[in-house]
Amino acid sequence: RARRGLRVLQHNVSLEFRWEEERYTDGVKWKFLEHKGPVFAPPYEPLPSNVKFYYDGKPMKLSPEAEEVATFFAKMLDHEYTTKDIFRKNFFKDWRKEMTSEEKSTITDLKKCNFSEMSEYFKAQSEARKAMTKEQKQKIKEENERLLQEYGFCIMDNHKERIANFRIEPPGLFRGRGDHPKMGMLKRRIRPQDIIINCSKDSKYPTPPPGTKWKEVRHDNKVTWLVSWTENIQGSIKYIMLNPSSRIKGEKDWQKYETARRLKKCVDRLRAQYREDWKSKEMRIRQRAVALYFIDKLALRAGNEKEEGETADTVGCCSLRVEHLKLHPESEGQEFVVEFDFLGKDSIRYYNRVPVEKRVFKNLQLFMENKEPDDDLFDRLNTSILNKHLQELMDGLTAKVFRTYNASITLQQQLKELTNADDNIPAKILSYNRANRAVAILCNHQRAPPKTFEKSMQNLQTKIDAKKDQLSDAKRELKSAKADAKVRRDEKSKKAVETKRKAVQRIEEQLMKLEVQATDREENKQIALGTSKLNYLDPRISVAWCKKWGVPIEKIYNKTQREKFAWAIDMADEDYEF
DNA sequence: TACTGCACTTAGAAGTATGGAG
DNA sequence: CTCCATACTTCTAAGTGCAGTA
Repeated sequence: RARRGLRVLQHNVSLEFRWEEERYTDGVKWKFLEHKGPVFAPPYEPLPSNVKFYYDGKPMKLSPEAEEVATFFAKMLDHEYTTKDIFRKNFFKDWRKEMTSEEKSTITDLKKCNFSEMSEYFKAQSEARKAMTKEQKQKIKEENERLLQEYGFCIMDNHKERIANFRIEPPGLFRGRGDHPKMGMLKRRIRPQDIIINCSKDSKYPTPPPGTKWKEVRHDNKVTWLVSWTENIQGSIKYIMLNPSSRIKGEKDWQKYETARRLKKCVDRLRAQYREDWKSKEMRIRQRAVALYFIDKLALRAGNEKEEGETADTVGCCSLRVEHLKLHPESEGQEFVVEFDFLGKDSIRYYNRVPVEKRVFKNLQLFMENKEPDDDLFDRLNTSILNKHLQELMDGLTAKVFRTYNASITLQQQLKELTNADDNIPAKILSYNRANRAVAILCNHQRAPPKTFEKSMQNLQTKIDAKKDQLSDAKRELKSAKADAKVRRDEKSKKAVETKRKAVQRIEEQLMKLEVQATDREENKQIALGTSKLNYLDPRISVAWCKKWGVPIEKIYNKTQREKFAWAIDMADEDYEF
């Protein structure tokens, strides 16, 4: 069997009919799995002796262990993290654990530590890397490619599949998002004896580096991961899994959208049901119904409970607290306005003012009565209760399915509404991006405005102005050419008019393209389109739209995305309906 | 029923490659 | 050809949800 695996590796079997292959039942994910194991982070290279660390103004040679951790901090010196108290405190505490007893007794105050020589050294190194010759860069590229070819693929059943993350995360300082209580802690180096390998019994097992052993080799075909280890910050498990282009991820993705489409068929019934439930005599049912309304209408996340003090304080729907909502019986001419203001996943702020139905508003008043700001809004509800209820309403239904459903249906509707048949392709793509943007806004997918945003907008405006000047020049030239032709009435001047006319036309097109680009960019300033495109939008909607309007799929999906959505590109024709 | 561990999806930031303008 | 903004890729944190256990 192992030999057979190898043969597949060499021949790279055709993927043509993979979506039609039979599926396994009862949780079996594969029958054969062979891989080479992970690639470890490169070992620490001590600093050259001329690069010094100073404590209290005096140079100090650190032990390799302490020095390595110091370099992690030095590399982040320009980052805001290193100014934060919690980050500094956590870092210093963990750094001290790596010090020798002498170092520990000398280095007692982070403020007296001077990492600037180290920092300069790393900056110089990165400059040097940029300045390398083509040949040197090519060599590195080839080495990376070799590593990818050796470790970046596995055999799962009859296919050679790309692995998503075959490199083990290198050691460093933990960078939590938002106000994370553990930011700055030392993320320790992962060694072979920390690693669990998962592969099939009849495969050729990966070999640990010379002189080391794996923690365990197991053969669990009810899971999809190849390698796992336990991370030391939260104590959670990390995995090496397959690329999104793989059969196992693709099928799962497809299944996700099929579940969302089943929700489409019964969503009216469910909506009617939760509206009824707003009137229930039971508090738990009213809470469940209002929460579901938010999840449906506002595409909120479920909101699992989190361990206090272990992570940043963020919430989702079921974990909303009284302090996260303000009720306005009347505001800006609208009745029953709810103002949401809370931090969601990744500590991204959710701010929204929404008019709701009177019954919802009255219920919210009731839920908030006699509560402190930090009390739960839905005190009789959690995600497990909600999901159990959803499961009864539809097989496979959970809170997150609503996000998928509402995102995909919104894209489909917006595309219908925004696409103009007689637009040219750039304008059609703008419409697509606008539809995509509507979804990103619904799902609250934000990004930090690019650091160079203002400048790049200005640059674009300059270009537009220049193009306008160019256009008026061209028009003037056309006019005089016409006048000239009228007088002369010869072939040569007629031709000149045609040339000028073409020039005007070309410049007009260029100008329009630039203006479209400016609009698109401005509207996109703080909005991230990628997340919804990758995780929430049924790709078959986009494929069908491309086919219908003759837009090349490459304009919508880049290479990686086309690989991930190969199943959809294969499957959907132009009349596909979500 | 609550709790916890595990597996897997979703997320924005950071790092790197690329291609178009000058 | 070079430079720089943009596009793409990688990274890994932070969610969801389920199953097993007490």
